[in-house]
Amino acid sequence: MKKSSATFVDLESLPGHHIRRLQQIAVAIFLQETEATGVTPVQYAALQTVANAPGTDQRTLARSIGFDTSTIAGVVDRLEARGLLQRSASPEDRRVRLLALTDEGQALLGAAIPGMQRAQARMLAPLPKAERAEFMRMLRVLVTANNELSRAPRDEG
Amino acid sequence: MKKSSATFVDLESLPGHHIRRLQQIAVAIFLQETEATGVTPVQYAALQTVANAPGTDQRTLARSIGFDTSTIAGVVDRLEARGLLQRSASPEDRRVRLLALTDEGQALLGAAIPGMQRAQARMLAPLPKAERAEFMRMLRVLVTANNELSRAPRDEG
DNA sequence: CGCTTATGATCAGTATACTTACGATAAGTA
DNA sequence: TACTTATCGTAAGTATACTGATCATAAGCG
Repeated sequence: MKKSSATFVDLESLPGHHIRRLQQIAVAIFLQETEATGVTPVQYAALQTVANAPGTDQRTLARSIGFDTSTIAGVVDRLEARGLLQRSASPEDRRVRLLALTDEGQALLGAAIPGMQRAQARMLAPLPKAERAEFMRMLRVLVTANNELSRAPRDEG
Repeated sequence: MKKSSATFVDLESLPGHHIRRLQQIAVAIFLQETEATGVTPVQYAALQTVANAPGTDQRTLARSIGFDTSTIAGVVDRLEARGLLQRSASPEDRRVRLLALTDEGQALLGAAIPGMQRAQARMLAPLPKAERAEFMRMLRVLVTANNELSRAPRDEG
């Protein structure tokens, strides 16, 4: 017999609950593996994206990674305060602030990558090797299909 | 040819990146579907858990859902301020605060459940029906295997 | 050129989540 | 009983994330 209350729901059955837990776990693993660099997952994503495409503005950076523009401001603030990243005014549009890594930021990014890679491996390690790609495929389906739902949806392509 | 920089990494290839995005999306869907009640995913989880087991203390609540005890304090504060939940002193252990829903909290929980259920369905909707259970199974494997990694690991069983 | 609209960035406010630290209380032990 | 250790809750500080508002600047248009 189940509990008789009309409002009984087992959280174990809810996708959202497990998604939240997995995100918590993913962050914890990332922080463990990159502890030496003192970089958070979001900060790493920002550094990596700017490194891949120097000179992007904050808006484009936000859209590329799925950040809210008001969130990215704080992230960039902290990275700038640590001397890892520089904001400079665009000569073409004075509203825009162009982003680039400092030498220090580039060095720290390089130092963070091995730990970041270990973290990614650990996140999926509990799955049998054959299932990991399948899980990633499903993740991609869910994220791209609902892409427009968060405030800063990723650019297509 | 790939980009030649030694620090080039495509975020698209990283599980952690997609997990973070999926969590953002799951929260957005939940808030859309339960907008009328003004309850967040975490607040819902707290209300539901207290409803399932009235009289639990905050520590047990935190462990049951995977919260940090310092996080749950704020959540309970807000629910108490809205009159949805009550803290009372335990007669057996004066350190402990026992939790129970108010009538209003019980009613609001009941009102939130349909939207919550719609939200759960929408999260997995982009996957073909046959794959949804498989995705949930993998999620469970990843979460339970790494359960101890977040600060407030869930109780077993 | 002036008006309207759109865009980039920031700020204020709210809500998770974490760490570390602390006060109160309880339990175990010499 | 006094001392030590453990536990429950809270508080301060940091870092995402969101909404909504505001400011500065651009762009389009009559």
